[in-house]
Amino acid sequence: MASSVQTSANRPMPAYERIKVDILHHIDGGTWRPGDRIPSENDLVRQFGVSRMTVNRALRELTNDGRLLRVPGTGTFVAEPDTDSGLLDIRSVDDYIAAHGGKHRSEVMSLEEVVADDAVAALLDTVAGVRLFHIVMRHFDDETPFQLEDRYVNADLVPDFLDQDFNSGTPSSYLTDAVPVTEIEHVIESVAPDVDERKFLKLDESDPCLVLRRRTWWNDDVVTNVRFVSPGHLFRLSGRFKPFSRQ
Amino acid sequence: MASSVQTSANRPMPAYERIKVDILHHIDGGTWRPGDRIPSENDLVRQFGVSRMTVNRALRELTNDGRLLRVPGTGTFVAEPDTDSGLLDIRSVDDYIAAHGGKHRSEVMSLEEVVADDAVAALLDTVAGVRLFHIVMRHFDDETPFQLEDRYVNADLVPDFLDQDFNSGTPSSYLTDAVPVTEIEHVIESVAPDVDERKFLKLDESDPCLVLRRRTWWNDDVVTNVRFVSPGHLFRLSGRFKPFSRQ
DNA sequence: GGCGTAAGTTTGTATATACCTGTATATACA
DNA sequence: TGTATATACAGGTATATACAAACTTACGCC
Repeated sequence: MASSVQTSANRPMPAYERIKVDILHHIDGGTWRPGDRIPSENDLVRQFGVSRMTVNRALRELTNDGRLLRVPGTGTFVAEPDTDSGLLDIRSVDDYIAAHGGKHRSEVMSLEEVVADDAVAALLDTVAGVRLFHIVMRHFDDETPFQLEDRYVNADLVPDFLDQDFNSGTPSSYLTDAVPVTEIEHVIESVAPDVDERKFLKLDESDPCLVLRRRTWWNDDVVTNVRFVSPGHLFRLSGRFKPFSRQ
Repeated sequence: MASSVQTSANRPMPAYERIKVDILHHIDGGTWRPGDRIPSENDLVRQFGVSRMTVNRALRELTNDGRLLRVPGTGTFVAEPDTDSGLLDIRSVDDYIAAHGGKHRSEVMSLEEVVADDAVAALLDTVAGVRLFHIVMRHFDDETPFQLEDRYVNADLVPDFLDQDFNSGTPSSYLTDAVPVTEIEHVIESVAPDVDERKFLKLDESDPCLVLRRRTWWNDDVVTNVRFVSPGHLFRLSGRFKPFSRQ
């Protein structure tokens, strides 16, 4: 269906659209990696049998979308994935702590392969019985407990997850590099910590926590579901953006 | 400087860019309001003395940015401001409550003109002594206190603010229509409610609250600074989006 | 008046062409 | 060996042209 020339409305897909989806398939499929140089406009003109202006439009629009990087005189390259999407500045914990002048350290509390029960399967939009990886860890700012991370990972999509050393790099940054992401969901809540959370974060019952749950998809499959719990007095989310003209 | 033909890099501004900024000046300056029909491609061809493809590119890019709406055979129109920017679904309280099947009601607790002291002036990025409007109100879901709203408004930019009936429509929706917005800032926190907040929201000391602070700008001036406080068990923020291809 | 058709307008797409600037590379020269 | 020059190639912009599709309007006919 991807290579179809018909849109869903059963109208012929414009040539520049065909070229765009073809290029995106190369990028999302992994045959063209970030930093790779892709064929020149004239190459694509010959390959697709269209005029250069049509190829130019496809490449220009993908560049505006942040998928490609063009350098006059040199070529067109696959852009690095865009980490912060601008509206809310949700970064990796270590970046957050570093940006506030702290020193990040992490501690893996458990890391294992599990079989999904109904509750966990629901989080991952899948069915019970699926193989998953489960990690629970703590992030510290210096010696202060800063964030609890409870994460499930789709074992089929990220088979090497168990082999990583998450005391140095965070799961977030590993997953960012290891799996392409097509969709992201965030849920932000304010909750009172439960008994375990109070213990691990050294909190009182009346200390509120900010909870950020994130799910990421690769096409129709959930890659990971993670729940971050941070003391409310240490962590907050902020973002500043222009409602139009995303640049 | 706006009508200059030179970019900051001292290179001539492309014709299609010149047309884009000209159109944006009309929109942001208010001479073309949302819903208005703007001149056709051929009108702009005559007006700017360029080819139709150049005008077409300018209009197409503004359409992709969400600033214009084009209807084949009919014309090009100024798009309505985009309320939800996609990454986090931050809507008006009444919409939120309605979306969750509740019934919104609000109660203005105070509404007055004030003169900014240093603390308030800092919130609005201005100086002490400036005239502001200050509203404090409660939003209910049926009879349950749902959100406290504490808002300052730039009196020069929104002179009619005091005359509105905020027991029917919310300040958010009034401001959305009354003032164009060029920039938005959000800060999200989890806090324990203070004495007043506990009283007005009918909470215990250990009930966490989600606080959303929003500031909006019109060019270099802060239009409004608002702090929303909601019980954590009633209110949460969520959003789902595609990291690339904003469509 | 009501209806259908034709003409005109408006946007959408595609092409061929032209000229510009910037980059890389091969070549000639000192 | 290092430097200058010529050349080819890359993308960036602009134009004139063409046809298609969606819509509006005017007009003629019944």
